[in-house]
Amino acid sequence: MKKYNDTTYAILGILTTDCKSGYEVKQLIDKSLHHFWKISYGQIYPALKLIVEEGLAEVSPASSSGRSDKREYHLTEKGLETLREWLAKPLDQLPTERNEVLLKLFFGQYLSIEKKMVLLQDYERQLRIRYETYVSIEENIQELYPDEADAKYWLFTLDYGKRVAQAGIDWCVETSQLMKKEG
Amino acid sequence: MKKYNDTTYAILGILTTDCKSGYEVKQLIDKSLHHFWKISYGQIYPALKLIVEEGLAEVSPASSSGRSDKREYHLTEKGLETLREWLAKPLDQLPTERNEVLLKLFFGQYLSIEKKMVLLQDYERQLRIRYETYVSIEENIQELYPDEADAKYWLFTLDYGKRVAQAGIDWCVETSQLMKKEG
DNA sequence: GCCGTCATGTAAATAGTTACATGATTAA
DNA sequence: TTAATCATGTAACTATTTACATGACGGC
Repeated sequence: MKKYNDTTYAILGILTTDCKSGYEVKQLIDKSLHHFWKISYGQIYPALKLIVEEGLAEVSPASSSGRSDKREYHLTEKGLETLREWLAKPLDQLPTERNEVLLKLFFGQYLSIEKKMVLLQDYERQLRIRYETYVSIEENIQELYPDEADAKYWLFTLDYGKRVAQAGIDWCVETSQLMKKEG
Repeated sequence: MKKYNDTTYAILGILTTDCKSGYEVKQLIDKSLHHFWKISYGQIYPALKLIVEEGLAEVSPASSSGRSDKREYHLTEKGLETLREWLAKPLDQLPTERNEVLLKLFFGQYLSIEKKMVLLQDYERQLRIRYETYVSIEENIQELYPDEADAKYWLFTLDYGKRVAQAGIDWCVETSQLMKKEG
């Protein structure tokens, strides 16, 4: 079967939820997947065009109640099958996460101890904000969708995000202490 | 001061070490930065060209002892200053790590429990391999460069990689158990 | 009438990967 | 002499971001 890129599969997946338009796809990704996926309109609209061309979804003008220019995309059988096939395919290799902070620290020799501390403190602060964001999203999901079949999986991904963020925070704290001691 | 992309700064940083040619830059990144940075020759050679055009490095034909076609790049004062400025600049926002496994799990509803388990087990296995790789690199660095000023910072970044990998492994184990229990 | 949000889309620029072409040097 | 590794580079492709253009709808 034909292969598409992960961005296309992500959109295919979102179309299984209540989000049916390009705009709503973007909203959901920004709100609920932002800790491990992001997307721009420059990707979404061309991808939706391809999805229709390939017969993976059909577009219907907005339902009577909505606005006139909204386009709703509904997965076809072929679209759902394509999604399932991709889901079942094991990933071939772990991606490399590009981390600017680690890249800078790698060359830490060329930076004063004070500036290195600022770098780490700043990173820690941002990780803590991220952690709290995940906690909020978690609470929202538990409140808003206590029974939804999807909710369970959304919470699993948030748990991952929290654990990785916490590991980063711990590293910041301990690395700062080590650097302070050693000078 | 003029801005370059992170790939260019990464190369500038590598040129402060013993690695002075495009080939060696690639080697070092593959060997020692692979857990948080990667690069291809298609980026390296054009970037080196730019670096010379901008006066950040000067190229000298290989030293007498080497091969005739090897080009060695040496940072200029301006190059080192440019590197330092970038190092001192705090990152504006955390990047989003794209994670294909989480993306698939997010749509876990459309996948059988068995296939979800395979997905997690496979991810766990790869994270364990990654963890062991980091331990090996760590041992190598401690053996080969016990005194080098850079080594300390290289070990910090490896510690980060290990912690994040371990957090991922723990998540895989616990999420698998939860899924098994709940069906 | 105006502002904020909803909504779709494109063009240009930037970033990164992959595949290829070429040739030198070294060790078995 | 031949295979592996060292070494440089480009072209085409794919992916992603950013900036822009356009307009509908709802509430004040």
